[in-house]
Amino acid sequence: MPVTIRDVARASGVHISTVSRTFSAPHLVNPETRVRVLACAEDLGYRPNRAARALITGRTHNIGLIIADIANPFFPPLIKAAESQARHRDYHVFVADTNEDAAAEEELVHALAKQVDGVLLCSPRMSNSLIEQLSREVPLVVVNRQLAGLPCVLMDVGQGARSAIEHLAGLGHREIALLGGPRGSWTSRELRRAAGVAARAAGADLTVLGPNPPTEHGGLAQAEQVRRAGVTAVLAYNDLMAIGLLEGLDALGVAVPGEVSVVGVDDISLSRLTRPKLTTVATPTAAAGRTAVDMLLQQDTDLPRTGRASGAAAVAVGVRRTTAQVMLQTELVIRDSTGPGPYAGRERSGATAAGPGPHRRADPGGPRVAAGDVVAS
Amino acid sequence: MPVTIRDVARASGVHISTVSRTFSAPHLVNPETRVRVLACAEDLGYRPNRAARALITGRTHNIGLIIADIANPFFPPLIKAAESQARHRDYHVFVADTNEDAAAEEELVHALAKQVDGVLLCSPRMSNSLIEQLSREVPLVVVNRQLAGLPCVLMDVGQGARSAIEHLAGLGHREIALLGGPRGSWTSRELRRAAGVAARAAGADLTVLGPNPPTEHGGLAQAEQVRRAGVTAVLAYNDLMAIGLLEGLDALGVAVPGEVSVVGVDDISLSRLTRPKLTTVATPTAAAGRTAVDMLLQQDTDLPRTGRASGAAAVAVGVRRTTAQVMLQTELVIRDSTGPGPYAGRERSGATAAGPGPHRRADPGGPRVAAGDVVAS
DNA sequence: TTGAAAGCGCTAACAA
DNA sequence: TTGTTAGCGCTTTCAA
Repeated sequence: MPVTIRDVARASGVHISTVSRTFSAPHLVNPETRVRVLACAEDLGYRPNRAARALITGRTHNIGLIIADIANPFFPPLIKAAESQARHRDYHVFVADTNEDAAAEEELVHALAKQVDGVLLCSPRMSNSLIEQLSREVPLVVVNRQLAGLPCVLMDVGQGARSAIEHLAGLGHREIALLGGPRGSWTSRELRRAAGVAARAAGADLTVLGPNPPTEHGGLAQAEQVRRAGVTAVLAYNDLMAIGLLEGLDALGVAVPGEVSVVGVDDISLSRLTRPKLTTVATPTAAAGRTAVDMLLQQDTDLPRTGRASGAAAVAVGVRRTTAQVMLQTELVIRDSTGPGPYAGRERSGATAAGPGPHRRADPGGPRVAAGDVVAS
Repeated sequence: MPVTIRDVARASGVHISTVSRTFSAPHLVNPETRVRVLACAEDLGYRPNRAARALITGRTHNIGLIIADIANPFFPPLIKAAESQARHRDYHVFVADTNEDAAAEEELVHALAKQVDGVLLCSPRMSNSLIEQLSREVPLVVVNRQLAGLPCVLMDVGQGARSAIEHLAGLGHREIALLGGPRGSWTSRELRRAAGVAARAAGADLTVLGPNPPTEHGGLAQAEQVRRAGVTAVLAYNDLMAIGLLEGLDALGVAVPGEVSVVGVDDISLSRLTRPKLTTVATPTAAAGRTAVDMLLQQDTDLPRTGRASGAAAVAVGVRRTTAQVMLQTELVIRDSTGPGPYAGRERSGATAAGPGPHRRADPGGPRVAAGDVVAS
């Protein structure tokens, strides 16, 4: 029933190889023949079978997207952008969810390897060494994790943490808590590192609470701890956790930002809808998805694959992989969940709230562009 | 570089067809040979190439998931459940986003047809006739749309609308608005129909506002209209729109539920986080994803495909397709966005707020099971 | 510019 | 129980 290249050949009175050329190397075919073949193909509704094509060319024109948790609102915009970008380049996208499980990640890379030209690993929980090993099986681009020798798309959460801490210190907070993310998260480590440095510079104390699951519940569960820690401000691993904390503090009768200020990370769309609206470090999720796909396909273009006509020669030359690492800017978006702390108005060292840095008073709904900087290649 | 069936055959000293059987018909192979082959395969890290296999068997072991808008929080739980269910059955999932565009839907079905064993069409915007036509190209299961002769997974939003209207009428509301969804949405029509009937039965007036885009902005934009319409209660097409309306009313200084009560549909996780918390008709999104995948794969099992060994005979017999339509229950979850209306406490006809029907006082976080009823086959 | 032929990795008749 | 063979739909040498 499905129409094959042979049907088109028969209908247009040429050999199948001519039909093949019409689609994959049109310039090698007589214009008149070409239009005739194209017309027949159109008529019959012919579409080349990509899988059959892949068998020879070694390119599937598919990519894989491995996601820690599709239901986490951080990811859908990334998935959407990646899928859109891929499709513009005539690639289809497999999406798989790992439930934050490292073993599932590994299995999925294996399972998809033969069906795709590359895989996007988003916020992986695997060890670096395992990721490196898997990258020998199939081209990989990693999002939210830095690995030497592998193409990575990173968001500058370090800068974000710095801005957040400076913002809080500028408001007069000296006792600040950091709600850590899940174990194995690069973002969480980075946040912790940068927040620690910034707190020291601002003369504030930083208490680290965690690790925590990167969910609303993770934040909710820490509300009690936050109160007991006696801090007046909290930077959470992500918005979901910050929102959970908002809930938890509300249940405990702790006023935000009256008694405690809260800052999230990500700027998921939800964060404009809570009461109070959440101050947060916006991460350019969609840009990350687009960029990661571009890097993967770029690599795919550079890197000849196992097709009959490729391989050996290029490998002998010593395939030069593109291993650029891109760091995308983040930006502090100040809303209503942060307010004056106990030291508000007093003199202190360090940057002031109005000082330099990528701050921004929340503007209701305007577009935001994130610039990408190559930090290594 | 990638290891093929031939490498395994060589390593284990058998013919490739024996290796093939070891994987696709193990009972036809001598147990000793089998373990040897399996050991070699394991050693070499062999995985059968599914695309090559599909060329012969006619089954790709892939399915397609076509989604109106991945970033709409209604869909991620559905995607997650569908992907998980598919993977349990050893299927991989292509995900594609159409941006609510009917033409993109059609193109995507064509594009994916050859690479998948079936497609899940989620909340399609295409016409019925086009969907029917496409279903001749590739097996389809449709979610949130009823089509004679096609397997469908529906959520009983009609019942949900009824419950919502009865709830509002029971609270003493007589002037109710319905915020309609996008054009071409089965759910929107169904909601409107059922809400109309229920309102009449309860002696209430129903004003329909719309169509609207199924987004927060769609609701926000209608806030002014809602106020002018002089209604005291609103049922919105979905939670996103309801939340937008909440925002809009807040900006206008209209108290919820003091002056206007608001009910959403879907129970996305966000709806527990707004202030006030949203009363809403919970739809079993994850169950819908799972069920739809099951129906698709069931159909795939019944329906022989274009492999060499299949086709003709079965087609001649007149392939009996599974066209069951499943209707999943919805449930009204009462939270804080609905309250007494101007006629509260007065006598009236119709069901009371405490009357029968699938109501539920919000219980904080307990699991909910949705039962599926076959309404046709 | 086109056709002939080989073969990508695999499965499924058929024979032994 | 295993090997032989043909061929799924397609691309790509090679020759004409």
